[in-house]
Amino acid sequence: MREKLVLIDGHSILNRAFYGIPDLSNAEGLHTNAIYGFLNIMFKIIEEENPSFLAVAFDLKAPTFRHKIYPEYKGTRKGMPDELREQVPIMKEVLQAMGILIMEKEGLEADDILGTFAKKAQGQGLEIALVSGDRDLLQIADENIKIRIPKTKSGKTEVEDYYAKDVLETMQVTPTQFIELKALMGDTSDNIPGVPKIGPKTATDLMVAYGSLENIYAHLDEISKKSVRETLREHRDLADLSKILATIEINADIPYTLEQARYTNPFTKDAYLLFKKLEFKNLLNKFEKDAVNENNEKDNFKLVTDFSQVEDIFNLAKSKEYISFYTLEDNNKKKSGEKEFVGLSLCLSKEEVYIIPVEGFLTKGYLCSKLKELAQCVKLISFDIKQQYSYLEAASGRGYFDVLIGAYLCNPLKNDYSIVDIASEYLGLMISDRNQLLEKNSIKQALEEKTDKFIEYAGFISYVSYMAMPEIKNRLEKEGMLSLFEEIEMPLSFVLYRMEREGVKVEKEALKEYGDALLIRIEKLENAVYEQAGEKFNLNSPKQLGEILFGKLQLPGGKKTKTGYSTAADVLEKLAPDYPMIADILEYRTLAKLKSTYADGLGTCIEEDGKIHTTFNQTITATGRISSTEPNLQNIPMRMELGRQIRKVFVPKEDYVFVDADYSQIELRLLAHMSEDERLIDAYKQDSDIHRITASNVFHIPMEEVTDLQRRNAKAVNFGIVYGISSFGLSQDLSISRKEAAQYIDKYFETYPGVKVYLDRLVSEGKEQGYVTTLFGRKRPIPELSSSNFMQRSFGERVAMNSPLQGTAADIMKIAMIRVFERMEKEQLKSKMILQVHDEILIEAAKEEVETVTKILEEEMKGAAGLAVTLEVDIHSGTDWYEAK
DNA sequence: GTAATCACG
DNA sequence: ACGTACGTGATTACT
Repeated sequence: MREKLVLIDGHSILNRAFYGIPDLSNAEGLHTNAIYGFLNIMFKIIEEENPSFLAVAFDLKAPTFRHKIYPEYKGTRKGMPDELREQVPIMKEVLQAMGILIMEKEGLEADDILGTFAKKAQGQGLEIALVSGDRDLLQIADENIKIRIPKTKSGKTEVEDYYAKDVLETMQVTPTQFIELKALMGDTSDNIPGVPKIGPKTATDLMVAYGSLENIYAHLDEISKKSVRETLREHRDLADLSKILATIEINADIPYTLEQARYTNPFTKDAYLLFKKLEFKNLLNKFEKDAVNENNEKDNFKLVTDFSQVEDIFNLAKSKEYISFYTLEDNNKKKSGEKEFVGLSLCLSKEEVYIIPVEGFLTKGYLCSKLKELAQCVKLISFDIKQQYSYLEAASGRGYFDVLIGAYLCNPLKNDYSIVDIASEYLGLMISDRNQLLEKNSIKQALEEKTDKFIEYAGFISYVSYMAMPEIKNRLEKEGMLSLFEEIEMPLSFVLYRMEREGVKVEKEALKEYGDALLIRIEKLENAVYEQAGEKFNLNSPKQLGEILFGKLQLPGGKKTKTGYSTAADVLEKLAPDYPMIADILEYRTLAKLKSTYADGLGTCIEEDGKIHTTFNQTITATGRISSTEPNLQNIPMRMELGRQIRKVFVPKEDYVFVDADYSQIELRLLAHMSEDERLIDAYKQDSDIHRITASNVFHIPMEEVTDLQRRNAKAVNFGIVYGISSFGLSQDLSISRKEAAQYIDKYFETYPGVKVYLDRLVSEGKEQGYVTTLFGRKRPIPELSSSNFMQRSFGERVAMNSPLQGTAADIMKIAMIRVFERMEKEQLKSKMILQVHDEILIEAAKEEVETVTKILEEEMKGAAGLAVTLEVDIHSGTDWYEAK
C-alpha cells in the first residue's frame, strides 16, 4: 500500500465551513464556526485516508505573479467578513498546536503550493488527496491525485472525489484541458475574463471538439456559429491571458519537504487547551486522556491516614505563608440534600499535596479544628469557599482567597469556572474532571476505595487553587481589581453564606391554599378557552396555541418567531379587547405561571426547618450582580396584585418582623454622578420625583403642570437611558412611533447634555479598550463592540452604556450589605440579613431591634458610596414580605 | 439541550 | 438596510 499525503486548501475549506456552519462563538465572543467546520472536515478526511503526511496551504495577502500580468485578478472578490477574518489566525494557531504543517509563500496562491507539492509527491510514489472547496484544483487531478470537494448538506458533510478519469466523466475534459476550458469560459469568482460571450456550454463543446485551445484556433474557420467564431478571433489575447491566470503552478519554488508534512498525533496538549478555549466540547473526546496528559503533578499527591503524619502536615502548614485547602463532601444523601464531610485536600507547596480522609482518629471535628487553627496563622486559598465556611467556623471572608471568585472577576462572561477550567486557563494544565475520574461513584465510595483516580481528583482541587492563586492575584492587581476582590467580593461571600444558611420562613399551608385557589380558576379558564377554540389542545404549548389562534381562527397579527407564530403577552394584549378568548388565555397564563413557578415551585423548596434556603450565586452575571437559584427568590411577584399576594407567605420567625430597605432609583442617581451632568445632579438635589422633574425640564413646563402622561413618558425615557437608549426600544415600550421616540430622546439629551457626552464616551472607550468599568473597578469585556454585525455591535453599545450603571449599583449594594452585616455582628444583634434583591435588602429583625436595624440600614446603605447626589433609601417594616415592601 | 414565555430589578 | 431595550432564573414543550 502506498503512503498517503493529504493536502488541504486552507482558505477555501475555512470559507466553506464558515458559510456551511451556523454562527458559533465562545464565551469570549470569538467566532468559531469556520474553525469548527474546518476541523470536522479535516478529521473526516483523516479518518478516511489515514495519511502519513498532511499539510495545509494558505493564500497570503501579497499580490501574486497573476496580479502583475492582470491587476484585476480576483478583483471582484469582496473582503471576507470580520467574523471569518478573525478566525484565520486562530485556525493557524490550532493547526500549529496539532503539529500540522502550514504552507504559505509570498507571491504564490495556495493552489500553486498545493499543485507543486502534489505533483512532487506523486513523483515520489505517493497517493495524494487534495482537499478544496472549489473546482479550481481539478486540473491537478491525476491517476494518483484525487481532488476531494466536501459539500455540507443539511449538517452532513459529503465529499465528491475526482481522479483524472472522474474529471473527464463529469466535465467531459481531461484535467489539462480543464485549464483551457476555464480560459475560454472565464471565472467570475477569480475575475478571470475568459472569452466574451463564451459560457460553460460553448466552451465545453469547443474543447470536446478540438481538444485544445491551440487546436481551436487552428481550426477557427470550421466553427459554424458566426458569433462564436468572431469573438474567439477578436479575443485571442484574452484567451491566452486567461489561460495563464487559470494555470496552477506545478513547478513553483517552495521551501517545504515531505518530511515536514509528516502526520503525527494531532491531539496534543496545546491543541487540547485551544479546543477548550474555543469550546469545541464534542471534539475534546478525541483526545485520549493519556496521550495528552503528560502532567506528573499528581505523582506528588499523597493520601495520608496516619494520625501523627497528619499532625506533622498541619504543623508544617503553619510555617507557610499561604496554603490551599478544599473540604471533600459527599452529597449522596439524595433526599435530605445534606452533605457529609468526608475529608480534606491540602496543598502546602507545589510538591506537597495531601488528601486526608475522615477515618479513625481523624474525625471531622479534629480536621475542622485543625483547619480553624490554620486560618489563624496562614493565608488560606480555596475554590468556592462559600461552600466551606461552615467547616472553618469563620467569622468573615476577609483574608481568604477564593480562586473561583477571582477567576470570575478576571472574566465575568464565562460560564465555566470549574477547577478544570481554571487549571487550563491559568496554569495551562490539563486535568480530568470529576466525572471522568470518579465515574458514577460517590465521593464517599471513591474515598473508601482510595483509588489513584480519587487521589488525582481530590489533589488537583487544592493543587490548582494553590498554583492559580498568584496568577489570578497578579491579574487582579494588574487590572486594578484587587481591592474589589479583597474588600468587596471576599467579605461578601461570607455574608451570602450566612444569608443562605439563615433562610427565610415560608407558611407552607398558606402557600398551598393559594395554589389551590389558583387551580380552581385555572381549570375554568382552560375549559373556556377550549370551548371558544372549538377543540382541546395543550394550552401550555405556544406552538399549538399559535396554530389555533393564527392558523385555525385566522386572528390578525400572526407570524413573528423563526419557529412560527408568537403568542407572547405583548402580541396577545393587542388582541385582547376584541376577543374574549384572548383575555382568558392571558389570565390563564398569569395564573398558570403563579401556580407552577411560585405556588408549587416554592412549595417543594421548603425544607424541614420550614424555611427556604436559596443559593446566592456570586459568579454568574456579566455586570456584577448576584443571582439567586433553587429557588430564585429575586423574582417573586410584585408588580401585579394577585402575584404580590404570594409575598404574604414569606414571614419572619416568632418575635421577629421584617425590615425591608431599598435604594430609590440607584442607577439613575449613579447616572447623575457618573455623567457629572449638572442639571441632572441639580434635579436630584431639588426633589425626589425625578421623573416629574425630567418631564418638566424636557417639556419646558412647571413641575405642577406635568401631566400623568408626560411623567410616564419621562419615566420611560429615564429607564431607556439606563438600558442603553435606542429609539426603537423606547417606541416599543411606549407604543409610539420611532420618530416620536427619537424626539423624546433628543429632547432628553438637550436637557441633560452631560448625559449624552457621558454615554458617548462609554461607547468610544468601550470600543478602544474592549471593556467598560464600574466606579469600583469591576470590568465587563464587550467583544460585541468590535463586531461587523450591526445588530451585535448595537447590542455592544447598549451594554457599554448599561453595564457601568448596573455594575456600580451592584458594587454599592455589595458594600452596603457587608457594612450592614458587619455592623449587626459587631453590635451583636439577633437580627439577620436574609435576602437581597438587587436594590433591596430584607432583614429578619428581632422586634426590639427594629429601630436599631432601621438606623443601621439607613446609615450604611446611604453611606456605602459618596456621590454627587445622595443615595435615598426607602425602609418599611411588616409582619410579612408583602407588608414590609 | 434549546426555544418560548414570563416573573423580578 | 440591518432589527432591540439591560441583567437574571424557572417552567414547559419539544427535538
